[in-house]
Amino acid sequence: MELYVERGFDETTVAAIAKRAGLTERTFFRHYADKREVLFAGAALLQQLFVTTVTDAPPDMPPVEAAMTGVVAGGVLIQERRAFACQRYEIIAANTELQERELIKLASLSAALAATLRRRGVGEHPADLAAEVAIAVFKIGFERWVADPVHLDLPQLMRESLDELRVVTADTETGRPTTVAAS
Amino acid sequence: MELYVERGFDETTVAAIAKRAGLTERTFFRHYADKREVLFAGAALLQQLFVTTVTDAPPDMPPVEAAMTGVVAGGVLIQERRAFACQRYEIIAANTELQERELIKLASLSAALAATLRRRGVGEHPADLAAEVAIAVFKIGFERWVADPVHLDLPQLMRESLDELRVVTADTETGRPTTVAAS
DNA sequence: GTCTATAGTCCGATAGAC
DNA sequence: GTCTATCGGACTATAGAC
Repeated sequence: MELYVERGFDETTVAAIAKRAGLTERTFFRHYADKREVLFAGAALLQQLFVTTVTDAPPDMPPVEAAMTGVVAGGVLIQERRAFACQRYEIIAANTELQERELIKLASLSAALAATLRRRGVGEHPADLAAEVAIAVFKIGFERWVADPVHLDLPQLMRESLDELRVVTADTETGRPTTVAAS
Repeated sequence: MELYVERGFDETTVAAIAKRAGLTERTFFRHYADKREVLFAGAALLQQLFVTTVTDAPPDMPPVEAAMTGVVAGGVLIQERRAFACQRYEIIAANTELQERELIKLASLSAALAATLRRRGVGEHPADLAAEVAIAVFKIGFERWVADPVHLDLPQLMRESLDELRVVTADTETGRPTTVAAS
């Protein structure tokens, strides 16, 4: 990360990374599948946190709420490492390849979330949709948190984003709220 | 695409593509930034369709509805090319790098959708959220359409997915529907 | 740890379209 | 005369095979 900040991602060769770490190029690739992966080493931990948190949520909690407990727990974790999270975000924001990797990691988190919901007895389609909504809220909440100079509360920003999403989504042509009557 | 189907994406070299097209490697890279981009040449057209459709939607239509007109129009276009769409989907599904590119194209579509909504007078946050919801529905609807052997109607699957998303999202702990009272 | 294939860039040159 | 498409070759870094 030091080198990525100093010179930028593209201008940093794996040889340079290996040299600074006191290793050989080959050893780098033994630890990380590719040059981008270094920045996503924490993703597995985050996914684990999502899964255990959602698994432990009250059994009668509705899908989206349950999924939210997971991403909010993730928000707490990230908030504790604000400096790291922001620096990492800036590196990624400056490079398209890194954004691609970030997006597929989020998709992977979404899939893990959906699988966890299904294990709670949620149907396949609602599970997919709830996971998708939760990840969207996670992403948008995070972006607002990073962008805001007045260090706001990340978990709270995520919950607010969900509330706003509910309003926008429920807002149909006639203006009436969505009913929950359908199965 | 012929070569990607025949040998798979990884096993296809740019040299082989260029040879079959009767060109040189160098010329290939002049048309496409990288090897993956060949499969995403239609993305610009789709984005254009999204934008014009949403722009032309009735001015008083709520954000999510307006965004939906765009993705539904996209669905109609894709449905007309089912054979191509399915073949392309299979190639992408078999390769992680291609999935990464697919995801960033979807993110780009989402951003274009949000920008179009903002031009309609929608606030920044609702625009982002509505675009995110619409793209999620686009993606999930498409996945269901491809997976289903009984050729269903893609635009209809997208609308159904939105309906389901509304139900799942509105389904709070107490079971009461979301109100639209909040600003 | 060594060796190698291949993606992708940079330089420059050429030739047809309008 | 400018614009755009082609090509050639040399070059570097990533990443995989062994």
